Amino acid sequence: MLWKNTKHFLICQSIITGRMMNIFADFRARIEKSIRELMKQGVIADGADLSRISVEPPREESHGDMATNAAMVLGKFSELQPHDLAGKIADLLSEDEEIASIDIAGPGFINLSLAPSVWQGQVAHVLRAAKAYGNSDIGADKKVNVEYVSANPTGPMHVGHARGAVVGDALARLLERANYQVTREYYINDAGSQIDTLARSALIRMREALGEDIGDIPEGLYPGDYLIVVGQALATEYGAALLEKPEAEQVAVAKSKALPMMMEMIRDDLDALGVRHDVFLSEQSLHDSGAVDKSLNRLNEMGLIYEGVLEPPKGKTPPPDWEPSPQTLFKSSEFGDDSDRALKKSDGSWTYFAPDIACHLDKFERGYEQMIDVWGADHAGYIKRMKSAVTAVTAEAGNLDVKICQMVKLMRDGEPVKMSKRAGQFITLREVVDEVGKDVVRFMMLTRKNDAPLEFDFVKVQEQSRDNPVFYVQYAHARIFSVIRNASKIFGSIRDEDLANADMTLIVDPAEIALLKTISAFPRVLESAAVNHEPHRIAFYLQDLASTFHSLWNLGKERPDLKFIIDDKKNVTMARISMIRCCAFAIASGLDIMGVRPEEEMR
RNA sequence: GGUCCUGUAGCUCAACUGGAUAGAGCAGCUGACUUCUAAUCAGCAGGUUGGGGGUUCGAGUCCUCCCGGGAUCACCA
Repeated sequence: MLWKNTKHFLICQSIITGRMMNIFADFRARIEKSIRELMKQGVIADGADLSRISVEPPREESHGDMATNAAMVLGKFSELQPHDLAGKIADLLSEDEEIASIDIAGPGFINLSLAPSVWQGQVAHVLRAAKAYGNSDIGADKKVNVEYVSANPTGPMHVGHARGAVVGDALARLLERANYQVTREYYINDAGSQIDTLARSALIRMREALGEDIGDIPEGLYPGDYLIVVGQALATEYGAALLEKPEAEQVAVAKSKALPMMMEMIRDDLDALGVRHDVFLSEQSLHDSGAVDKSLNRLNEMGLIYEGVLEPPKGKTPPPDWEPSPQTLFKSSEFGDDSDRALKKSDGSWTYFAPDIACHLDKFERGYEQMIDVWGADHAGYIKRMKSAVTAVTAEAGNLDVKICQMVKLMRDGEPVKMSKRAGQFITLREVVDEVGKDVVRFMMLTRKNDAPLEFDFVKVQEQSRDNPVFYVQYAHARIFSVIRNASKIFGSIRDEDLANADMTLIVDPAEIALLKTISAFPRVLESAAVNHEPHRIAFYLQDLASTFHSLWNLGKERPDLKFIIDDKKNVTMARISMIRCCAFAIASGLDIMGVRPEEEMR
């Protein structure tokens, strides 16, 4: 009983929030209806595969609003030639009043031009959905785990981490908007030798805090100033007595102090970017709980683990100290990897790979069949083994997608930013956010697809010009609010509720309809971005939408009859305000996915 | 040498994963400001998609071989 109500609620909500308003999906359904009719008539064979049918905006504007390859794809299920089959489909579709004209082109494309009423009608949907405009149901409430950042807790985050953080967070937001149940996860590498190094580095700083002259930080330890406070904390809490204890105990104590402090610092940095995780999974906990043993046992039962000796790496530069030694290996080569991979080092301790497998099995057992990891480009070489392991350990029920973030090149007015050569001195994430603001960082990190390198210019990203996509999109949004403010001065306050009553049949000019069309494309963009795990598509779309808007705004200079505000025509003004309000909602909705706050004023 | 990214207008990048005549911005010319903020816009020009071969109705996109750029390559994470 309860679930029925819940489901009913979800359906209502999906209508309220604008889900299922994807106009392309709508017309695809109409096309499929015609095809089923032709199946009944025996023109198309029963059981024809409809999955390869696409309904999309044609590249060429003169080809209409929508194009489908249906007749071409279904050619082999019919005795008719694709071109003739297209004619049959077109005949049925022509009964649809919302289709203004149908054209059959090339080898059998069916091009549809939609009636203005279709585009005018979109306004009501967008206004109702408001900032939820574009939401989709393709996720069907399925669980997805997105793991991102996962920086080693040995120091502050640098710019490279920022990209992964933004991409992961935007991807999570995007999937939520497509009705996936998303968990944001951070895997803490708190068990490796680098944590011992962290502890030793903190102990040096503790001596320093106790007044000892430590000189230069020894080679191999972390020299960064950020450890000074950790040393002070250790000194305050434990005093010199700690240094009398056996070394192993000192390290253990330092570790227990330094680790939480590092994680707190990282969380603060992420917070400055507006990035938060739901789950912090500790590698050490996977060892302690026996999860590592468990996942390895599982692979062992499958016969995928053996003791063996790996070939030296192929090529002309084998490591100088390479020597063959038997190790515990996973047969990842059976799952598409180039070689089998070591689970244990030659001394019998675990490699990092083993707990990584446990980590993903843990996610799977928590209900995430779909997992997405966002990694830096330097980890690209591990994709195959990790995917292999996930496939194996979940008996092919789990799926892992790995998004690789290429490097960020920091520039200042066209010149590369020089990094200090002193070890430990990077440009930190915090410095970048402090200088340009989180919204700018977030937007810029999404202006390139994740696997392409990205240039980030401190000067350009703060310019108020066409060159700067952040400004350009924000300005479009602010400009709309400016117009609404001006209109309010003439016609009295304008509330969103009032706009729903506007007479949209007054929107007829092709330039105006063009804006409505671009706005209407958003749900489709959102879906394709979600399906492909590519949040950057939202950024590109917003630039396109902003451009269409600015273009229409300027058209009002040449043709005053197309200005948004016509002093003596309230009906026309209200219709146009409704139209641009929808544009603002689409921008706000897209920016929300990127985690960027829309501006209502640009002073 | 292996693997993975990558190569598209002078420059920076798109192209909805196989669709029609490959699109934007910058830079370069030409034009529009007592503004619904010109912080913007319109127009012109710019191409053998690194190269060759293949798959099919159709290829920037898929397969293959070359050429160039980047990342990575037992026992570090």
